[in-house]
Amino acid sequence: MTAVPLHQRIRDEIEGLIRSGAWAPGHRVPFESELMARYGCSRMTVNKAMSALADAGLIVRRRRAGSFVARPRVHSTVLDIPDIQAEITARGETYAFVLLAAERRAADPDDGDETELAGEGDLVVLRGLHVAGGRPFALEDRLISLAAVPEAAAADFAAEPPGAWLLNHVPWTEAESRISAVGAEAAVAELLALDVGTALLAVERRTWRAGEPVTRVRQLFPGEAYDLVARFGPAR
Amino acid sequence: MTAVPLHQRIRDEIEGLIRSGAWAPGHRVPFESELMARYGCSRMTVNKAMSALADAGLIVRRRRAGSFVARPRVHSTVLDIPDIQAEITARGETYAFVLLAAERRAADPDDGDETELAGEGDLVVLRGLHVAGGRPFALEDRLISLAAVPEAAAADFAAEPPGAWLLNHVPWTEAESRISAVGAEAAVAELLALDVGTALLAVERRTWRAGEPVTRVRQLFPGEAYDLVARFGPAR
DNA sequence: CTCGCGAATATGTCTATACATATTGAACCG
DNA sequence: CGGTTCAATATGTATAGACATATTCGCGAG
Repeated sequence: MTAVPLHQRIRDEIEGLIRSGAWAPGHRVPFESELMARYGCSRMTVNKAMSALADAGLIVRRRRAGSFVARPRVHSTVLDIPDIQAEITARGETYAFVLLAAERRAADPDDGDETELAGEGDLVVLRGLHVAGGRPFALEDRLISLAAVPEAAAADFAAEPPGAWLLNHVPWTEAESRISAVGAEAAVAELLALDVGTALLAVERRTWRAGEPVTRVRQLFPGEAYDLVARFGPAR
Repeated sequence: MTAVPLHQRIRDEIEGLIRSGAWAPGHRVPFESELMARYGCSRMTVNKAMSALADAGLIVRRRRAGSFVARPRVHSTVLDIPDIQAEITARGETYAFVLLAAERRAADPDDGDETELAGEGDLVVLRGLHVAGGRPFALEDRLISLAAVPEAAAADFAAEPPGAWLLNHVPWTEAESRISAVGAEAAVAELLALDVGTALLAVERRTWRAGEPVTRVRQLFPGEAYDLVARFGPAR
């Protein structure tokens, strides 16, 4: 009935343990010999599962040392929607994050989006400004689900911008991005030091871990000053 | 010296034949038994190479029938920069493409971008308007390299929009996209029936086949009317 | 204490073999 | 002639064994 090949069952079980966060980045995956014993199969079968996980970038394998859960790469390989701080410092400009507002509250029951994100818990609601070389670079509005990330209640987002903080604390996520263009409204224009109506690139990103919503962020970039770049091509 | 594992060499050679276009979509890849003979190795080794190609989506395998070069999927798996026509008809709106200008000419020698694209040949230069439900949806300026796609000289882009035509004639490409936001200039605003200065989403995409530039396109979408969506997540 | 060397070990590659399974094409029968 | 059955075939999965190679650990020499 099942007809799921063993090597794929092994692969799926390990993948589940990683994606759920049960095995955090850096955690040592059992040796092939241990998995052979656990599943009662030959090494080639285990090896096929582990090689597939390595190809998919979920684990890193090192001879003699063993296999380890990979840490999520900052750039999702494909679309450079990055850690803004890393991007700016890579250009050689100074970076600063100004936290404009931070609060903890329950989800607005009239906002289906917020209630879905919050689940059973509260939300952390943040607004901040990314500053590059002394000039406003992007305005960010973020919601974080405390049900998914309880540690966020105690984090100091003035010291470490929320994007970077999340990357370091919440391993491995699925993400969906929506990209559009909007004209700057008065309040936004003032914060970004632009004229009202200037074209802005609007990026809205939601991420999940193991199917559970983690965060939603809206970022506004001065359109002419910033390009998103996406590349597809021969991998490897 | 080489130290390239045999299964990977097999994989790379076949991948090269596919990406270069030598083996077009639908072409039958040699049977495992044939590849065993050609490379003088065991079936498991060939199988590893072929399974990897199948996982990567480059080939499709069918028992008893053999393995075949896959046809490129319209959506590049990751970033939905789509065939605009498919997108609009999927929404249930009528679609039309209005060809505003078409010419064949040599690359402007002062434009490094154009000369690189053109290579040794001429360019096809197109401007057209995508229309959804009777209203302007996107403005498209496109260059096609005749060196890479000589058939483009005879194509009727009024009958079939260039994006769709290229997808059907030029298999498997690498691509790079740049996304930004701009304000509508007067000429563009008129074509799209918008006010001057309205925020537009600007998508510039370049594609290559086997390292050779094929086309460059700039598309302008009314920002508020259109979202680009990118998804990353558990594959499969 | 440090450096270098060798042994232990986990993964990487490959072979030869076996049986399972989906699909096709052809033979066969109503 | 249409439909069913059946055997041939190519891939899918799995095994047990072998040797290669990178890396680490510990030991011993300086």
